[in-house]
Amino acid sequence: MANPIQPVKGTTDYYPEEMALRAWLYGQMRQVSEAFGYQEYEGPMLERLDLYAAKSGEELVEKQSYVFEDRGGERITLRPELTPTLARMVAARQRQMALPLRWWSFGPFWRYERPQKGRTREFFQWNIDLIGDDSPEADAELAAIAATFLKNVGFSPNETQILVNNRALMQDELLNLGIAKGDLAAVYGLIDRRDKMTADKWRDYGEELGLDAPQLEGVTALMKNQDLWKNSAVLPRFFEAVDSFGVSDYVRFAPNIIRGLDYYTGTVFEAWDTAGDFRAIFGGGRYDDLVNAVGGDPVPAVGFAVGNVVLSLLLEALGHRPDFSASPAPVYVTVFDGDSLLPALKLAAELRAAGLKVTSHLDPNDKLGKQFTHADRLGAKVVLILGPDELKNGEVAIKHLASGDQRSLPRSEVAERVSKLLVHGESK
RNA sequence: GUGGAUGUAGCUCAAUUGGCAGAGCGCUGCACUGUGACUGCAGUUGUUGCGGGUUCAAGUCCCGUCAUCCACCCCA
Repeated sequence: MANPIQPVKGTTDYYPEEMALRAWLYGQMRQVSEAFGYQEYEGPMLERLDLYAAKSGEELVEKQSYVFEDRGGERITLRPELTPTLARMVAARQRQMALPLRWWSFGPFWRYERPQKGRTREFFQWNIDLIGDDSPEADAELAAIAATFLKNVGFSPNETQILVNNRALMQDELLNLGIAKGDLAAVYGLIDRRDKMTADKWRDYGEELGLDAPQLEGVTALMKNQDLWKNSAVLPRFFEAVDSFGVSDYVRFAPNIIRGLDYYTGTVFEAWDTAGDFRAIFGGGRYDDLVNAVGGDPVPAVGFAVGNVVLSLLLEALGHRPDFSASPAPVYVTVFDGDSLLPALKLAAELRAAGLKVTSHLDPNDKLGKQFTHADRLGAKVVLILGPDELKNGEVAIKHLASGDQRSLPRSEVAERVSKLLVHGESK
């Protein structure tokens, strides 16, 4: 091919097979969301840069957002995440809506960063949030939704785990170690990076942040303390509720989970593949200050976001990707010659009217063999032939590809016979 | 933004110290002019990412560039 125009870096072309996976994921997300009583919504893809300036975190806003000036001079960004949009939408109508709100969404997002495994510049996210309830049970409901989703798409508790921590808990524990309140964000970063560097390097990094040896020991001890959640005001209730939701095998405490975004205030969680071969599948948590930050009255909220990229890679890697090779239409109507083209189109129309999915071959110059090859490659189950003999007798030849079984039936019986073949396969 | 690797047929890849660009799959045709999937036979597939340099000779060495992948940063 001569100089094809390159796609934009980091974008994904969804050919039908990939589109089928994305659509399937969307369907799974819808199913779980609706099972828990959540309503679908959508915000604009374009937002003012100011919306993110307050709370999203410097890196995300300054370096990873697509920003441009529109013709009116407004600084516009392609949305890098949905939560601030959600907060804005809630703030705009919070007096007229009955809290709590249970909302979900699935749509495209953009972040300007170097593409790599599990990270693209354009991607899709499922966002689901519970707004207006500050209880640990609300946190647990979101964890239960996440766990149910993992289960429904085929991941076992051995393959994926939802790791939970609480920022308020960690803040208290860190303050007890004598760490200054102003250093908390940096220490969160330190905790977040423990898995990414060697023990020595991590220690050096901690010293650079100004922690002394006892404090580093203390932080290390916190991160190993699997019983730390008992010190939390909310996590014991959270885990009790998770147990009642029936998903405790997917959810466990992890004191090293802290999350990067600035707006999280309480319980935070991430889902990981237990083998550790991929990035986090999703992340979320409680953000009780955000609606207030974008101009509304304070409303507590909790939610999480799932990207389609890591999820798709992990489904593939663990063999849970469904087979989407099924035919676009299970019935294929061949065309014998120029004279039978219009009757063949009419036959296909009759079958569609009877509720079948039917592909018509349109070129009467193609040999039957070629048409069969094409039908087979598309994954058609049944091929129909309307040749001179059939036309003369008012019949249609019906061939079931898997068995090779073929017979001719009166035209009036074709729809019923084909329907039966599609349901029962080879049975007569 | 930083660092590393890789670009050869539609796809997956091979090509010895620089020495005739290949294989499998696919695709086309025939056996089988009213029938796919299976089998056999025959055929087909190239700006070696792009541009320059070294050399008698470059897929191979050197420089530049573009693209992709991987890691860091950050994060879904």
